[in-house]
Amino acid sequence: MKSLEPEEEVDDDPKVTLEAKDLWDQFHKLGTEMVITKSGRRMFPPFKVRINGLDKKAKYILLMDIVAADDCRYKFHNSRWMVAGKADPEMPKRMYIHPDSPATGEQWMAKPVAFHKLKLTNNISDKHGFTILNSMHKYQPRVHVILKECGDDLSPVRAIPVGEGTRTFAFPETVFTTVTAYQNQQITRLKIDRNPFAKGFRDSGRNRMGLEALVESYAFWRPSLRTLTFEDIPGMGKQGIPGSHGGIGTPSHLLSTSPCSSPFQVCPLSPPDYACNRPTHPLHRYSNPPEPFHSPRGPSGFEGEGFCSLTLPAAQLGYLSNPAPQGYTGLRLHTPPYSLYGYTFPPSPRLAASPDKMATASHQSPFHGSSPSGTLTDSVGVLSGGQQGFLFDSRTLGVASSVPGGGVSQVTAHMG
Amino acid sequence: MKSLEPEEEVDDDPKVTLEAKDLWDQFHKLGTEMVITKSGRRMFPPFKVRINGLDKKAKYILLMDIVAADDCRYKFHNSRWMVAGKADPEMPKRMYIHPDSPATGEQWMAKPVAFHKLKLTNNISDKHGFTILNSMHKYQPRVHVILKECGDDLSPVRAIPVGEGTRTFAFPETVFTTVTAYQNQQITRLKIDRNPFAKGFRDSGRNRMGLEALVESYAFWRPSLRTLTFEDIPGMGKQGIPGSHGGIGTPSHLLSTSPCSSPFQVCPLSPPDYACNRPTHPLHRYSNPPEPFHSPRGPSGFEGEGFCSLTLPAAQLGYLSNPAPQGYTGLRLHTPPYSLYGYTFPPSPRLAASPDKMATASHQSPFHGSSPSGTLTDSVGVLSGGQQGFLFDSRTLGVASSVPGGGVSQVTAHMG
DNA sequence: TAATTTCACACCTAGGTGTGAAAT
DNA sequence: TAATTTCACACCTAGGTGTGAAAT
Repeated sequence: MKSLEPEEEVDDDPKVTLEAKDLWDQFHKLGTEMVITKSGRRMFPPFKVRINGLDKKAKYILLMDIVAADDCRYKFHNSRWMVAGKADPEMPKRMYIHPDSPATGEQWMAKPVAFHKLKLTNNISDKHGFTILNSMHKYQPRVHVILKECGDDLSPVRAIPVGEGTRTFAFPETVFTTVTAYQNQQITRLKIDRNPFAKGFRDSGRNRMGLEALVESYAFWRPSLRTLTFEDIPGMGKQGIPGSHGGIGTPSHLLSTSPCSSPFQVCPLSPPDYACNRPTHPLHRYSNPPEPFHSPRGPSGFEGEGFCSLTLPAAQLGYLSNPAPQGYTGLRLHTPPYSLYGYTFPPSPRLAASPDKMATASHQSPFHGSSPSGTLTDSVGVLSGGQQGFLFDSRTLGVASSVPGGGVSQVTAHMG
Repeated sequence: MKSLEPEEEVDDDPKVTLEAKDLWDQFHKLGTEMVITKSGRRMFPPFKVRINGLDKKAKYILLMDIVAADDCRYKFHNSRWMVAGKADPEMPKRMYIHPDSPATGEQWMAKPVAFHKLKLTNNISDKHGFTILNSMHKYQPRVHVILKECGDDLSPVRAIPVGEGTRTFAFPETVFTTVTAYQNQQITRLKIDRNPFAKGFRDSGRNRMGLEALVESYAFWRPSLRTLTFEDIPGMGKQGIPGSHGGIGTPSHLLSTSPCSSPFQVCPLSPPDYACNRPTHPLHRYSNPPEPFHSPRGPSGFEGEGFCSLTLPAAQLGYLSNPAPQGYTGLRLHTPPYSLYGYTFPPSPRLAASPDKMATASHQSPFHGSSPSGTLTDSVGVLSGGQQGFLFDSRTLGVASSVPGGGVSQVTAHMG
C-alpha cells in the first residue's frame, strides 16, 4: 500500500541540464543582457535543455517562462549595473509551451529541447504571444516539466495538477538583464562573436579593442568610492555587503553592493543565512531531489517594499566549480497570476509618463480581434515533429481507405 | 429520442473551401505539376483551406494527406500527358497533421488553415516525415476534419473513431502530377510568375514566349492521330472516349483518351453514368451533404488490374462554372494501410532497377535512429499558436507562483 | 537511346543581427 | 538634461525557387 501510492512515479525522475553552458557562463561572467524590442527579439544564447530520467511512455508538457529575478530596476552606470529603484509593475505573465508538447518522455529525451522561438518584447499590447518584460530588469528563465496524465481524473476542462508531476528547473547562469540597447560593450562583442546572425559586425582582425572597451574591461580594478545606491531605493535599509571572493570566474566587478543579490554572486556553500539572501518562500516544492534547504519566511514588515531578494539553494551554487548544471532554484516571486493572452493590467508609473504607450494599451482591448489561441485552457494536442506537423498511421486515426483489391479497410483501433 | 441520437452533432457541420481557387484553376487548366525532390519540396500553389460550420467549442484535428488519383503512371509526350503504364507500388502513406491540432472549432474557423509546410519527396527512406510520392503519377490532396471528443469513451490509447466526427474533403482542382523536372513549360512559366521564391526567373518583359512554348500552348489545336495508349496498359479494355466540350477553361488538350479519367475532364452535370468513370467504391461516407451519387461496385474481374478510375460525384463537377469550391470526392483508392513513420514496404520494380536506391532503403532500418515522433499513436496535445508554442494561464496549468505580498497563489482550475 | 533524376548554383523571400541617428 | 527607446538600415543566416549540365 505505502509504496504504491498514486503520487509515486516510479520511472519518472526528470533531470534537466542546460545546453551550451559554457557559452552561457561566458555571458554570465560579464552580466548577460538581452535586447527586447517592440517587434520581439530572440534570446541569445538560445535556451536549450537536455532531459533525462523521464518515464519513456508517459506524456509530458514542457513549458518555459521568465520570471523576475528580484524586485529591482537597474541602470548601467560607470560600466556597472546598479540598482536604480524598485521594480516596475510586472508585465502580464505568459507561458511559452514548447510546440512539441505534449510528447512522450522518450521523445523529449531523444534530443535537446530548444526554446529558441520564444521572443522577448517590451510591447505591453503584444498580440503575437511574445514574452513581455520590463526593460532594465533582471530575469530568470525557467523550464517546467509537467506530467500529463490524460485519461485519469484530468478532464479536458480541468487544470493540470500541481505538485507531484510538475517539476521546475532554473539555471542561474541564464539570468539576464533586459535592455533596449546593449549597455556593456563586452556583451555586444560576445554577441557579435557568437551569434551567427550578427556575423556582419564581426571584425576579421578580431583583436580590435578600443580604448573605451579596454577601460570598461578593467573597470573592476578601479576602486569605486560610491557603489551603493540606497538613495534610489525608497525604504531601503542597509544590509551587509556580500563578501567578494575574487576567484577566477567570479564576476566581482559586477557585484552590486546593494542588497539586491544576483546570480553573479557566488556564495559559499555554507549556512542558509549568508548575507546576500533574505528569507523567502520557495516557488516550488521539488519532489526530487528534496529541497536542499528551506528558507523561513522573512519579517512581514519587509514584504512589498523595494527589497531585492533571491534564494539560491546550496544545490545550485556549485555551478561555477561543479560541471553538473542542474539547478533547483527557489526564487522569490512577486508575480500576479499568469494572465491569459492579452490580459489587462494596471499601467506602470513609467508608462503613465508616456502618453503614447498608454493610448496604445488602452485602445486595444485584449479580448478583441482574432486571437484564437487565447482561450485554450485545455491541453490535449499533438506533437508536431520537424517541419511536418506529424505523422499518423491511419489505422490509429481511423481514417478509412479503400484498397484496390476490393474491400474497404476501416481499422478503427490498433495498439501494440 | 430520434433527434437526440449521440451521433448527431447539432453544431457540427463543417464546410471547407479552398483558398486561392483561382490560382489552382489556372494550374489545373494546364495540368498541375508538382516537383518532388530528395530533399523535399513544397507544393505550389500552397494548399490552404477556409473552414466554417464547426462547433465553436469542440476540438478538432486537421489532417492532410495525398492519395493516388488513379492507377496509372504517366509520361509527358508531344506536349501531352499520356498514360505510361500501371502505377508503381504505393509509397508508404503518411498523414500530415496540422501543427495547430487539436484546436477548437472557433480557432480553426478564425483564419484560413495553411498546410504549406508539408513537403513532397521521392526519397523512400525519408526521415523528415515528408510525404513520399511516386514521380510521374497523379495525386489528389485531401483534408480531414476530425472531431476530437476527449473525455468521452475515447481513451488516450484508443483510435479516433471513424464515421461521424470524421469528414474528408478533396478539391479536384488540386490534383497534380508529380515530376522531378517540369514537363509542361507553361506550368514552369506560371510557377515562376506566381511563386515569390521563383521571382529570380521572371522576365521583366513578361511577354516573352518562345516558339516552342507557343507551339506547346496551342498543341491542342493539332488533331492528333494517335492519342490512345491502350497498348501500354496491360489488360486494358477499350472504353468510350469522353466528349470534348472545348469551352473556355476546358483543358481539352490535356484530356487523355485513355480510360484513366482525370479531374481535368469536365463532365456534364448529368447522370452518374457518364463515360469517364468506372464504378468504384467511395472512400468515405459523407455525413453532409449526403453523397450525391452512389457508385455500384464494378465487375470484380477488373479489380487489381491496371485500370485507372476516378469517381467524380456530380457535386464536384461544377467547380469550373460554379464558384462554390467545396468538393466531396470519392476516390478509388488502392492504398495499403497508412504506415508509421519509416514503415518498410516492398520495393517497387522501378527501384529494383536502381541498386543505389535499394541499398539506401535497406541500410536504413526505419525503426533505428532517433525518430521520436514516429511512435505517437495518441493525439493529446497542444495548440501551438504563431511563433510561440502557446500561451497558458498558469492558473490553468497549475504552475504555482508566489506573490510578493506573501501568499502563494496556486489556482488549480479555472474555467469561464 | 531517350527519359528521368540529381546536383551545384544563382537568385529570390523571410527574417534574425547590431548600428547609429533620431525621437522620446 | 541625460538616459532610454525607436527606427530604417546593411548585413547576415536559413531556406524556397527553377536552371542546365551531368548522372542514371
